[in-house]
Amino acid sequence: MRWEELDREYCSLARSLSIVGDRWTLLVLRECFLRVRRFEEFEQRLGIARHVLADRLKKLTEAGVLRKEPYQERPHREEYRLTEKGLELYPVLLALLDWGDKWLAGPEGPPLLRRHKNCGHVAQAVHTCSACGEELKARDMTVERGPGLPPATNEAASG
Amino acid sequence: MRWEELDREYCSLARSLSIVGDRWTLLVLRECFLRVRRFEEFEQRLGIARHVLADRLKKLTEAGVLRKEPYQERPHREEYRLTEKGLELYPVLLALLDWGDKWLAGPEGPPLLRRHKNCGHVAQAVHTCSACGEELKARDMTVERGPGLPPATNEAASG
DNA sequence: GATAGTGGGTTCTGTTTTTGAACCTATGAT
DNA sequence: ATCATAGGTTCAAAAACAGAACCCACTATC
Repeated sequence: MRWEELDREYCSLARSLSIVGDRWTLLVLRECFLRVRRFEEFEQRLGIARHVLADRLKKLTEAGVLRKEPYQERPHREEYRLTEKGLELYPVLLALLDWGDKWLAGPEGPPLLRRHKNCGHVAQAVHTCSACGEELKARDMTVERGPGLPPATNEAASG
Repeated sequence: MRWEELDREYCSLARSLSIVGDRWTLLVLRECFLRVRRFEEFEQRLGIARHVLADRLKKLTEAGVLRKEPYQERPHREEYRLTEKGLELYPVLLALLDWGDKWLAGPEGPPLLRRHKNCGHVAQAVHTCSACGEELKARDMTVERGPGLPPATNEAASG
């Protein structure tokens, strides 16, 4: 399978990864969530090749995850901002951050902490069931055919 | 910045991505969560180059996300299984699955559904604050220095 | 009005990664 | 003796990436 065919799979994971699953995109999005919006600032903070950055920003914009917003005329300048679709990727980053904090930090602890403004506490994400509120564990889930799976297709995928 | 330097960054996102952030790893892990355990089966289901598959399984094993378990002698054979560390990546997949279901499915709906055995309902994950229980939104979070950040370091990262 | 600076790119060259196919090894089955 | 199976390794060609140089529209300065 080639990477460009991924978005045609009947699997939401494969489709999501066709947008955010390459080597740089989630780091670009990390900067977006930290309110970085301009080409030069992305480049300086990430140390990414300009050419790759231009490509990622273009693809994220085409995918509707970012939008370009003009912030001045003469000369015309635009900045990149998260759309609603982009903001909703936050749980993905949060899950990766919490996992890294727990499993990849040294004995001193995690390099950065996230504080929930609303309650004032340092917080991790708890992933609960939208129906019953219990914490979701991999081995408590089953997968079944959904409405978007054509009748003849094998169930290939999903966690 | 080169990819091999990623794991040395003072950012749990960068560190997590140094393990799961390349083109195939999360799809390999999808199969693991679906209880795929053998080389041939990974290859057939994913359509991945054998060579790349061998590399990813090796790296995931070295990272402690999978472990090799013998399942027969003469000839000696081993299968790959998720460790505790690997099982705890489930929220990452779940977040990507839910996002793909919501934003990338056609008008018919998502290709597959996940049912929570414990309550019997089709479910999405809700990401709540471990301290107050409220849903976590990107714009309600602040980032601050943690114990694992050396004193002289700039705060570079995290969502 | 020539020169330099800034933001946001594109082009070029060389190195790394990925793909797809072929090959290898130990064992067991016909 | 030959074939099949699980789990790989080796090779050539294609794609992606890194790093540096270049480009363009405009503004600010001498």
